[in-house]
Amino acid sequence: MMLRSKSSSMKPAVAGSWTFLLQAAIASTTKRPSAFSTLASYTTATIPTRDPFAIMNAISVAASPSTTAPPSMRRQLHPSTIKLGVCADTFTMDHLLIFYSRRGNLSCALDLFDEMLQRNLVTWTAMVSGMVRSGAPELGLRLFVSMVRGGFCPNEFALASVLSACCQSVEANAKLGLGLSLHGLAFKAALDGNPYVGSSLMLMYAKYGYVAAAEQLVQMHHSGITPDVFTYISAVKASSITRELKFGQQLHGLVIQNMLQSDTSVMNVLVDMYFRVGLKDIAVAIFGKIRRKDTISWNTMISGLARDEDEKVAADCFVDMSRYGCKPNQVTFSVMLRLCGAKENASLGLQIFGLAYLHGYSDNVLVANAVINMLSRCGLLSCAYAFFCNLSVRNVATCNEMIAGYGLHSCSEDAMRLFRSLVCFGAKPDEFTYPAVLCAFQQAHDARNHEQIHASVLKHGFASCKFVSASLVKAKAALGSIQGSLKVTKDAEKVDLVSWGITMSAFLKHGLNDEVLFLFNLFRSDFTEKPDEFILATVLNACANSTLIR
DNA sequence: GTAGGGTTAG
Repeated sequence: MMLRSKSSSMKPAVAGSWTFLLQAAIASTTKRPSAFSTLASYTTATIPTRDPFAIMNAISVAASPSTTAPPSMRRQLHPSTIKLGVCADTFTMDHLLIFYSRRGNLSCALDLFDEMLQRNLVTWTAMVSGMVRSGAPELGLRLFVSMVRGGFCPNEFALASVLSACCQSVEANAKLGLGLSLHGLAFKAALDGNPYVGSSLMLMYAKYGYVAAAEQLVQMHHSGITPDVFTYISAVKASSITRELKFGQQLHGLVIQNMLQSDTSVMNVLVDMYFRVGLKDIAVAIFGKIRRKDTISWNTMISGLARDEDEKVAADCFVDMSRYGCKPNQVTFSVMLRLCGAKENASLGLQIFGLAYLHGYSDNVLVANAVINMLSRCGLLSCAYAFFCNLSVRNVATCNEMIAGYGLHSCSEDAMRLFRSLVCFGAKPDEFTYPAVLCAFQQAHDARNHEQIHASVLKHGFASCKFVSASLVKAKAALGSIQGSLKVTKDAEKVDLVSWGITMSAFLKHGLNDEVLFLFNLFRSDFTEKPDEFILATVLNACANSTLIR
């Protein structure tokens, strides 16, 4: 299969200098000539003005998501603001802060935040949302707590931002308490019925696995608040997370009734929902009805097809995307590369990698991680490692991919070496690190390394994370240690049907049939619930293996 | 007067 790129000039045009901003300012500030005059004075650098409104306007223009201000100009905004002596003005400083936070410049935003003599509710809210957007939800949550402790009463803006942080935070996800406290705060401030806060609460509960999401939307209907597109998107996403297909279909009906089929984002989330529940044909039909397909529409479609590992159809879709004038982005390349890895199609994978490079994504961490995934799944481990070593940007996920690559090929020593170096260099492992490294020990009976990883899980507070505990149980089963597995489940503080099932099947996988039967008897004496189909099938398999059934 | 919620991606 050959893929050909049709676009010739992929590099973004770099705008000249201040003139670019000037043009943007003229276009967007026709009612505010002060911005124009300030910018004009910047360009000539002769008459510095002290008009904070004009400076604010200039920053606002630069911070606007539609503006791609040149880097030289961006670098000058902060010193210019300080030089003009307006750093004491909270309103202007807020604008500068929003400028940094929207661009994901965390260190500048944090520096400025520290410098500020006075902070208001907007300062704090902009910081919280900036942290979430830049992938630092834990920091956002901590800032929110400091804000409340500092005596600020959160409004709908702050609550919507912090709920988003709550949804994205791995630490917060382990505990529902924080989400409930936020709902309490919203209720106290009479903001739980606010459309923004309501949508965010709905998603938060859905991500915790509470079907109360549906009720929330019904309540919004009853209280006379008209749901907007965001509400629908959150509700469809919530029904997709909680696997409430009926509710999702009702929402689909409401989307048609309320003529929201013209909204691309609403349609995108519907396509995604139908793919996730396995109704591929409906998903494809809805995709066909999207009039203005954006990159997310195509990505949703490609990733839905990739989930079935339908490499040919997904690749066709990838080609169609460019043909219809929609440029692939880092998500598109990540999905395609991972699909090539899953299908062990190194030839197609390398072509996609070449295209990603041409499109300017060679330094993108999401794409780089997917390249490591593709190379290692295709068995090109040494290539993957060479690529990993030469990367200029890395994150924890990059290391996880390389460790997972070693794990997949049972290179336990290499996986362990990388895991140790990750910890030694001060990086914090995350919930994906442990399953990746433990995968290498499915066959290796190395108790000493097991203990080290287990200790790290406990130290970093991942004992209750279900993927981590499941992979630990599997590793304990590889050692044949029943007591070890039971301890892991106990440490996870969630001894449910699922964890019993995982434990029994892990022992079955290693042919430890007597252990499966021992665990089943223990389950019957300790647990009041009836065994589910998965447990029964596991036990029956163990019986069959032990020739207890003839 | 500024800030905010969503969809694709591990």
